[in-house]
Amino acid sequence: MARATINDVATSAGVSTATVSRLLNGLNVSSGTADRIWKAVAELDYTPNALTRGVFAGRSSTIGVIIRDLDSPYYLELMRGIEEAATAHDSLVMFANTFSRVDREWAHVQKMDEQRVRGLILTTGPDSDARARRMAAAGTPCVIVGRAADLSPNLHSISLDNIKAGQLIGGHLLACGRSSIAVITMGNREQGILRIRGLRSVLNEHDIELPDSAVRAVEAKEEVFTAIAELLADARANGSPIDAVVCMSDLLTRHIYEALHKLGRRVPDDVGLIAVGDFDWAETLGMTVIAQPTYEMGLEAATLIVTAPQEPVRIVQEPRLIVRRSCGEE
Amino acid sequence: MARATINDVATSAGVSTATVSRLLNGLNVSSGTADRIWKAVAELDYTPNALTRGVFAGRSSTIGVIIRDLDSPYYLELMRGIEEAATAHDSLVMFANTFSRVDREWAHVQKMDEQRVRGLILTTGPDSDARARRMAAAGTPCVIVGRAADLSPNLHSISLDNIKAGQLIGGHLLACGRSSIAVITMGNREQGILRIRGLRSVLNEHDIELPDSAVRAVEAKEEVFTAIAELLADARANGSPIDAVVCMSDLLTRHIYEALHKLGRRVPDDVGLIAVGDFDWAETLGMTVIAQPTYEMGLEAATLIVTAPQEPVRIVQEPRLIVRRSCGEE
DNA sequence: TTGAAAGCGCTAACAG
DNA sequence: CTGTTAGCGCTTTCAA
Repeated sequence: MARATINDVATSAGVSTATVSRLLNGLNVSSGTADRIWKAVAELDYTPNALTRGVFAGRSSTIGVIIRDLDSPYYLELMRGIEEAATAHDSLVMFANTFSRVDREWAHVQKMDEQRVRGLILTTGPDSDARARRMAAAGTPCVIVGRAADLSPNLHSISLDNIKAGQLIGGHLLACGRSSIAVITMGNREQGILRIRGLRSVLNEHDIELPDSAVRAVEAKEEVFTAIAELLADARANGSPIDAVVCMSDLLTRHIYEALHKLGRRVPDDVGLIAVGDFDWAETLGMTVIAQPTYEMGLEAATLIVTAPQEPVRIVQEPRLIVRRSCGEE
Repeated sequence: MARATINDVATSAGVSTATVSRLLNGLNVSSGTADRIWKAVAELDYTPNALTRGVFAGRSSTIGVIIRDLDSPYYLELMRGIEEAATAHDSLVMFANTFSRVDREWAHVQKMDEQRVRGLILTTGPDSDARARRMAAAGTPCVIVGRAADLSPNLHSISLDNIKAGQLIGGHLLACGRSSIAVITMGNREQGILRIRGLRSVLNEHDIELPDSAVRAVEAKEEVFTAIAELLADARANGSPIDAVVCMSDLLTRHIYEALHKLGRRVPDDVGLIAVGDFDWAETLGMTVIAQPTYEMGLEAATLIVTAPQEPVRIVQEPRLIVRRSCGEE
């Protein structure tokens, strides 16, 4: 049951380990010797030890990914993109999920560093930026996905143009004749803040205000129903009933949709609904959304790791409006 | 930029590498020496090399996962479970996605073996079973998830009781007064076949037949619409219009739902709909489903790797019927 | 409690 | 084209 080593293969083929190593790495070996070695490899079921190779190279060929919380299909697409690029470059992907716990975040970055990953992709909040920056400085390329982080050597970022996303939303809503808008966002993340800023800018151009009271930052999905109920009630009390709800986080979309239904508001007849983040059922349900090229982001992130450009790179992706039915006609 | 090694730490602290190694591994070291070593570790930003440790141990502490196609939220849950258990045991998770290409499957198993993973979890089809069995025989625990594979030493399986799932479906449909049933399944996978068998058994007990013509195996989502349209038309022509559609694969659920809507059939008024595989929107849409404990399966799979029982283990999970509205009242 | 030395499985000069 | 030799960074006897 003991695994065959390169030594066993060499002995069995009657050559030195160096020759075996050379053959395995595609260097020149006479065809006779090669045959004997391959035969030995097959007989002994020899599988080279990537760990040892990594020791020698100073790093492994694995790409590390740290996910904040594997709770959204967004990550499915991102990981597919990463995996695709990694496989193309003969890399594997190692991932860790923090379950949104910041303390785990740091530990996972550390672990990835110990594994001597070829590069690290982070979808986490800014808490572990410092650690990532150290890794980057020490020579491990890092890519921060989703936020436009402060760059430094070897530290790149790929993010959505969040301002633009907000503007797209504003433009569409206006075009659909909706101007009394409520916004639901998740926590106080940078992404949401920028999207709201973009939305406001468009609204303001048309002399429409988006008062702070019309924006709710919830901490959890469970708060959505109450938030929506209050938003609708307040606006009605003010004499300007809401005619569109904007969802700034894909985690919340379903809950907003559900809340609206429970509150007896028909979409889009009574109220429009638009969300950031496309998803499978959106098509079926006719939900208008702002899509971000998630798969491509994964692809680019992994490619950045592999190509390891000297200068830090900041990639900003264009959001795309997908008009379906949930805001009515333009 | 060159990374500090254990040697650098030892030199800096004025001790031997052996002492540093001992401290790092929790063995006894006098407190004075320990202080000096920790100081050196901090100063040099020393991060132990897990690769080298793995070489020594003969294997890494990483758990490998091979996913057939990262296309379903099913995997999100599974991976969360795996990750949770792995983290609890101080392991990382390495994953590879085959994008449903069988040729990649073999290559990925090979790669995982080269990485000397602590254990391997496979969600793939039976094509790479042989390779996994070899790995298992060589001492790497393997867990096949989703299929009740033939067991051998170190090769375990975790699967759903698919027959039972089919029976649950049959029971519920009957209870809702539906007996003219159409089934859509994905390809010719074992899971689907067993589920249909379970469904038939219940139906037969009540002298109801499920003719082969009422069962369609599609190869891709795109075929769903046509399949549904034909199924409905055929049954109507036969004078026994379909009153329930069963979806045996979570990948197809949305497309069946959509096809039914496009064909003008209201759920559940005109036709009932029940699917294997729970999902977020199912709750919102009132879709009755058979849920499988995916997160728990991930948890158990990873735990099996870590505990590495000598005897092969076969875990069979109980499916659970979640009644919502899509089949009407019981 | 500590250090010297050997070695894990592999690669990379350097001769031959 | 091939073997010898010296490591990669770490762990683990074995003595001291």
